Amino acid sequence: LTGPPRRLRADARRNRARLLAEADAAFREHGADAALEGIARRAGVAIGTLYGHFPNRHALVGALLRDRHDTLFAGGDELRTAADPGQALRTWVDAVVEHAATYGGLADLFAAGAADADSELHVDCARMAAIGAALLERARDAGAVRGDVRGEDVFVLMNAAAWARTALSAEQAGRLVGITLAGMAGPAGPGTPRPSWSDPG
Amino acid sequence: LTGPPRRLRADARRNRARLLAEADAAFREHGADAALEGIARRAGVAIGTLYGHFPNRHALVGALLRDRHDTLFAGGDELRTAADPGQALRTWVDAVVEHAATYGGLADLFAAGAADADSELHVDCARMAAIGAALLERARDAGAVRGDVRGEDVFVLMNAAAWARTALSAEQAGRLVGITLAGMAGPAGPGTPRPSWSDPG
DNA sequence: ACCTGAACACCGTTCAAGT
DNA sequence: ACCTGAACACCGTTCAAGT
Repeated sequence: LTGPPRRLRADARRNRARLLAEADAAFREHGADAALEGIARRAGVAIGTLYGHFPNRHALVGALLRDRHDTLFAGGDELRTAADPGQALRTWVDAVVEHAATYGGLADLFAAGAADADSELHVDCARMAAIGAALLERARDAGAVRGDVRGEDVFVLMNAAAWARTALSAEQAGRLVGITLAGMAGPAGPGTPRPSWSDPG
Repeated sequence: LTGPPRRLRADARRNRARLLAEADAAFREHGADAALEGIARRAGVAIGTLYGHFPNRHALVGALLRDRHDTLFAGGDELRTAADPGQALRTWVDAVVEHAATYGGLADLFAAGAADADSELHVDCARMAAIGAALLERARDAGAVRGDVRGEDVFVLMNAAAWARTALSAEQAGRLVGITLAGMAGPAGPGTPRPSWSDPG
């Protein structure tokens, strides 16, 4: 459903492979918002050929991540039987953040993909969130996480840390993950009173 | 240094005000990456006039935020003498996140401004970080925060939560802040072993 | 001293015409 | 069945010419 058509003409098959290779290189160098025009040019095809294979950026990124996501999700499923549920959750979040660092700006695409059911990245985002929720539940049952922590909290943390990793630095993102997971384990912090001098909207 | 020139010709003064008003409206509606061309058009001036007043997007955003930042930072300074240092830190982080929600995409501009010393937003980012660091130190002295939490951690949290607020949702960003601040208060969480199936880079 | 708007470079996307 | 590339709309940025 999401992979390449079963049988392609020889030239189409070759063009598709070249486009993916050039897109991967461009996304690694310039982030996931690299110019599609340049990708097509470097792949030696016209821009229309790129659109013929991938109707939009999400589809192109999705095709590139498919294999990586397969192994990522397989690893996530294995973690569901790990000895230490708390550590398993930590390992999962770290792996997703590390994965998201493949291309700069992936956090924005994941956020968009999670919100838009028609996005080619939507199923990937849903799976990412589901694995996080499952590992969270297990950690909660083991007493390694507070009862009021929701599955969405893990998804938000993964995405926010992924954003921080490219926007700020890898080390800082890792510290955010560590501190936040510690917060999921311990007691709740201070409340949220509105300051008189803040004027949103 | 950063404000408008002392005396402007009458028409220039009027154009500047119109540009700021239209930019504010556009940034609120379409985010901080709204098209500058459309802003100039709606302000009734040529695009060159916009560039004459503001050499780039950072300068325009910076001029719009100047007043807000003055009150934001004044409030932050007041918090340094608040009764409950832990609550003061929480109030500060919430205020910054709420402030960053003024325009979508401000987190990216803040991250860029913090990294680039030549950015018109750099001093604002530095001040934001400094206040956070000061409030953190005070909270630490009061025993409300662990000793190994750094000032940068607060800055990363503010920015990451600001990103999550526009990219995902306000409530989810608020929960991230609450959980992470709880993590700064309690003991450290689980460590960070690399999974065998993750392959970054 | 300030404004105008054409000019240039760049990008996303579509689609009629080719092979 | 697939590819081409011109075409259109759009945007950021500069700068010579105006007032």
